[in-house]
Amino acid sequence: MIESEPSPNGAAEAESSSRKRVVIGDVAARAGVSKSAVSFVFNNRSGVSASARERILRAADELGWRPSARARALSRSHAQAVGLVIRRDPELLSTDPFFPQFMAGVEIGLTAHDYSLVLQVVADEQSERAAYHRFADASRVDGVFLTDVRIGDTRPQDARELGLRAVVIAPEDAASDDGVAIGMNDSDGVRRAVHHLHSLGHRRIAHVMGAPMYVHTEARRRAWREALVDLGLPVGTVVTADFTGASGARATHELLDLPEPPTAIVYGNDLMAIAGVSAATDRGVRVPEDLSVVGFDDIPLAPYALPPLTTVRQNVVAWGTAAAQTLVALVEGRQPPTVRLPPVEFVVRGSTGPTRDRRHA
Amino acid sequence: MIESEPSPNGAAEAESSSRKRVVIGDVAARAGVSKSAVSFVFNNRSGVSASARERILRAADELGWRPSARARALSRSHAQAVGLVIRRDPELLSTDPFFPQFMAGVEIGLTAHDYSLVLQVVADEQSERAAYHRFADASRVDGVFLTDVRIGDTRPQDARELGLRAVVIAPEDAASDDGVAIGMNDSDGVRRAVHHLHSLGHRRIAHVMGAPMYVHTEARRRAWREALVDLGLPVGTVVTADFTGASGARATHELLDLPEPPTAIVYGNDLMAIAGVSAATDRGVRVPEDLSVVGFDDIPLAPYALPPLTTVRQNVVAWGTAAAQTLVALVEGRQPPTVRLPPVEFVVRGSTGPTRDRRHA
DNA sequence: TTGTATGCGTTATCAC
DNA sequence: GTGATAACGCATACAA
Repeated sequence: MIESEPSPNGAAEAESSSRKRVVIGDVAARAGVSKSAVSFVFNNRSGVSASARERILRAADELGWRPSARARALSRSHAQAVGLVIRRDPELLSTDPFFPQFMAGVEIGLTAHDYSLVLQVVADEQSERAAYHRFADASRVDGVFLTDVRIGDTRPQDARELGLRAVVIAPEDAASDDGVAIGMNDSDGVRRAVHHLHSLGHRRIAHVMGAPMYVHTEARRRAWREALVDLGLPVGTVVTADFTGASGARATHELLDLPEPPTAIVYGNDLMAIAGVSAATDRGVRVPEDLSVVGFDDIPLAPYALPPLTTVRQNVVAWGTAAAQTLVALVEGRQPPTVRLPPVEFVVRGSTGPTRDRRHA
Repeated sequence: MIESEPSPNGAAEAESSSRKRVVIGDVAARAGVSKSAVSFVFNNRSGVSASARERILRAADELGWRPSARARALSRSHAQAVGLVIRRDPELLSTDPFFPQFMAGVEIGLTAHDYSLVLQVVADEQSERAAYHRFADASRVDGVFLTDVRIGDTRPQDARELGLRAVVIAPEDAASDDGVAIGMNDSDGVRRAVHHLHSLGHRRIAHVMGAPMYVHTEARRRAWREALVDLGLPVGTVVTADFTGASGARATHELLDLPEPPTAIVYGNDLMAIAGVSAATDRGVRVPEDLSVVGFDDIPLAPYALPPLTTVRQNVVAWGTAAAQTLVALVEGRQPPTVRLPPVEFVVRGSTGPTRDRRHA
C-alpha cells in the first residue's frame, strides 16, 4: 500500500501544497545520523548498524521521503532510465500488436529495478536519429531498445558511439554480434505454418511478405522458403507487401491472378492476412475451401475474423521482460542473465483447411 | 541533420569511448566566456552580445555539447518530462488503437518543447497508484496525462496532492473542473451512428457498451439513448460488455436471443462489433441483411472485416498533440492554448444497410 | 556579463 | 566496522 500522508507526528504544517520538499538531510536529522548513512541504507550498502538502519528507515517512512531521481541521476551520472524509439507510420502503429505488448513486458522488467521507460514515437529516419541523439546528448537514458531492426541497420554501432547501451530485438538467426540481442523466433512459427499446410495437402504455398527492409521480414520469408524445400515442395511465389491491409489485399489479388494460383498463402502478419481473406472473398474465392490463409501475430481480433484466422502467436510480453532485464544488467555493468524465451505457438483456426482434392477424397 | 562527430579541429583524442563528457565549462572556456553566458544562450535569454553568442554556439557545436538534462532537471527542480500511466489488461492493450495514436500525437507536442514522455504500463489499480507515487516522489516527471478516466476517479485530486500537473482526457460532457481537460467528443459519433441507422429504417437499435467503469463508456451509452429519444424511437436494449471480443460476441448472442431482437446494434468499439458480426454469422444472422452493425474507433482492420465495418473515427493523434501542448503549458505556468480538435468522422461501410422492409419496398 | 550559491544525493576521505 | 564531513556532478538563478 503506497501512502504518502504525512506521519501524524510529522508536522501540522504539512498538507499545504507549499510544504517544502523533504530532503535527505531532514531524514538524517530526524534519525540522528549523517546524510551518508541515509544514502547507504537506501542503496543497500553496508556500513550502517542495524539500529541506525532501523531509525533511518522509520524516519524516511514518517517523512515520506524517497531519494529524488533527479539528484540521484546527477550524482551518479546515471539516468536510471532507458529509452525506446518507435519509428512507425501512424497507420501501422495502431494495428501492430507488438509494441503495446512489448512495452507491457518491458515495464515488468524495469519496475523491478526501479527504472523508467522513456518513449519516443517518430515518423521517419531523420527524426529517429535525432531522437537517439537527444537521448544520449542530454543523458536522458542509459540504454535503449532497438526494435524493428532493418537490414544493414547501423543503430547498434550508433548507439555504442553515443555511449548508450543497447539491446537488439531481432530474429535469432539475424542477430549480429553488435551488442546483446534478444532472439525472436519467427522462423519456427512460419515453419510450422508451412508444415501444417503441407499436412493438409497443399503444394502451392505462396508468401506475402511485409516491408522488405526489416530483418524479421526477411527471416520469415527465408523460413517459408526453407520449409518448402525441406518438404520437397516447389518454392511458391512470394509477393512483397508492407504489412498494411491495403498491401495485403493487393498482394492477394496478384497471387490469385496467377495462371496457377496458390492454394494457400502465408502472410507476414495478421492484418495482411485478414485483408487477404477480404480480397479473396470479394472475387468469389472461398476461405478455406478454395484458399487457406495463415497470419502472423495472433491479434485479439484473429479469433473473430471470418473465418477465424489460423496464425502464429509469440509471447511478446516475455520478450519485453527479458529485454528489459538484459538492458538493466548491461547498464549496471552486470552480466546479462541468460534468458529463456517461451516457444512460439501455432494456432489453428478456421482459415486453413484441406485442399479440395483431399476433401473430396 | 544531426551529427555529433567531433569537430575536425576538436581533438584527436575523441572517438575513444573513454572521452570525458563535455560540460558547460569546456564550452565557456573555448568561447572565452563564463558558464552563465553559455547558459543564457542555450536558454534564449538576453544579456549576451551577438559576437559572444556566435562564439558560444560555435564552441558548443564543435565540442558537440548540449545541456545535460540531468543537471538541468536538478537545478531547475523540473524534470522536463511528463508521464503517462497506462492501466490495461494485456489483451485489451494490444487491440486498442487509442494508445499508440495518442502517444504518437503526444510526441509531436512534446518534441517541439523538448520534453520527454515517461511511460508506465500497469495491470491493476494498486500498481497504478504506485506508479503515480513513484513519478511524484522521485520527481521524475512534472505532469501526467490522465486517460481512461473512470467514474468517481480520484486521480485528478491525487495528482494535485502529489504536486503533479495533470491533463485529463475525457469526454467533453464528463469533464469535471478538476484540472484541465481535453474533451473527446464521443457523443457526436454515436449520435451520427444512430441517425444513420434511423435513416436506413431501423427502429430497434440496441447498444453493446464497454466496461461500465469508464466515463467514456457511459458517455457513449448516454449519446445512444439521447439520440433514440430525439428521434422518437423506443430506447432499445443495452447490454454491458467490457470491450473485449469475447464480451462482444456474448452480448450479441444475448441480443439476438431476445423475443424481439434488434435490427441494428451500436457497439462501444470495433473489436466488439467485429466479434458481434462473427457471432451473428455463426447463428445464421446475416450482416447487414438481417442485422446492421456499427463499431467505434475505425481500427485499420475495419475496412477489411467481412463485411467492412461502418464505424466512428476520431483523430486521436490530434488529441495527443493538444494534450501535450496543454500539459507543457501547465507545467511551465503558462496559460494553456485553446485547442480546437477536429470533429469526429462517421465512416459508412458495408456492415450497415436498410432494414428488410425498406429493401423490399 | 561574471562570479557564486543552489538544488539534492552520492561517494571519497577521515576519524573513532 | 560505524559514522561524520566535505567534495562532487552540472547547469541555473541571482547578486555583484
